[in-house]
Amino acid sequence: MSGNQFKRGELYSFITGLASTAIARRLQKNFKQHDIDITIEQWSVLYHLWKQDGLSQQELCSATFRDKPSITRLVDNLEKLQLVKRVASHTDRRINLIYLTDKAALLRDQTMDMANRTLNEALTGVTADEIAVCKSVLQRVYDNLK
Amino acid sequence: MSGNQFKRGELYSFITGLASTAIARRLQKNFKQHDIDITIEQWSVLYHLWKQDGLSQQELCSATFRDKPSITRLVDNLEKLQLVKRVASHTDRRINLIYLTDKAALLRDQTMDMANRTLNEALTGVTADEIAVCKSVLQRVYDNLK
DNA sequence: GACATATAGTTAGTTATGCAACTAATTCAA
DNA sequence: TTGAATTAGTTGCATAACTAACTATATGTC
Repeated sequence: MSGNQFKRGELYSFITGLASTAIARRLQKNFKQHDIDITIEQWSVLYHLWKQDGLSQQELCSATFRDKPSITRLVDNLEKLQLVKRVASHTDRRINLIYLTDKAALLRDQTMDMANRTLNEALTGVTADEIAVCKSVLQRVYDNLK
Repeated sequence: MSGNQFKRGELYSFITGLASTAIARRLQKNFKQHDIDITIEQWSVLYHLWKQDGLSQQELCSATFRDKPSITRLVDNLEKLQLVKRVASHTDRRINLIYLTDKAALLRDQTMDMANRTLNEALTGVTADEIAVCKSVLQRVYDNLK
């Protein structure tokens, strides 16, 4: 028998992912307290565009582990907030490339600092080794279900 | 400096909790394939009632890390599906005690097996020690943000 | 070139989430 | 014992999730 046969009492927290939702909720609160009116989900899209601008919606799907309709509407709402713009690709007109606006650039440093502080607060007392184990496990879980 | 200063590239997966959502999504699919028409969120409420029947809505909030309106509506929908019943407490009439129906009892073994199989599939190649580390980290993160 | 297939994105419908404001029942204190 | 504060639960509103069905563009094969 493999060593990871699950005990019932331990099952739930793995399925609902309390830690990540707790961190996300805290970060959302910090945003609100600083009068930053975007949702965590919107922020997660911006986060990937800050790493690389001009991604297609499909690439945002893969990056954020969301499905296509979710990205469609997140981009809709980010466009309403004038934080991104859809630009049709010249080489393939099916594709929308998503570009950040100047307004989005302003948000970056503010929210990145906040996210890092929130994360460090959440991870107080957790060692680098433990984080490495968690990351590795997350990745393998994801691959197992791919 | 504490050892867990976060590198930007690692930040995102912690905040969005991809592993748990991936597992939840897979379990939801398995439910659907077996013509079990409940959502993961509804199942997570049943899960706690299977451990202990007759919890109040407030106790379900704590157990599932959800807020009160979420539980109100999950219980609404579970009641429509005739899987639970609200019973006003005799000692404190503000309190609704939530009781499982016979129909819910039928679901238990089916879905528990499915959940355990899904979890074991997701955790293939992950050792018991690694799971223990993840659990411990999850718990500390939650406590840090309490 | 024409038709089948695949890919990018949108729309519709149901469920869930978070917040804020609300009602009703209970408790506590003057 | 009355009136303030607390607690349990509900309702309304905006956003987001998944599925399925849809349009439009591109690709590939005969």
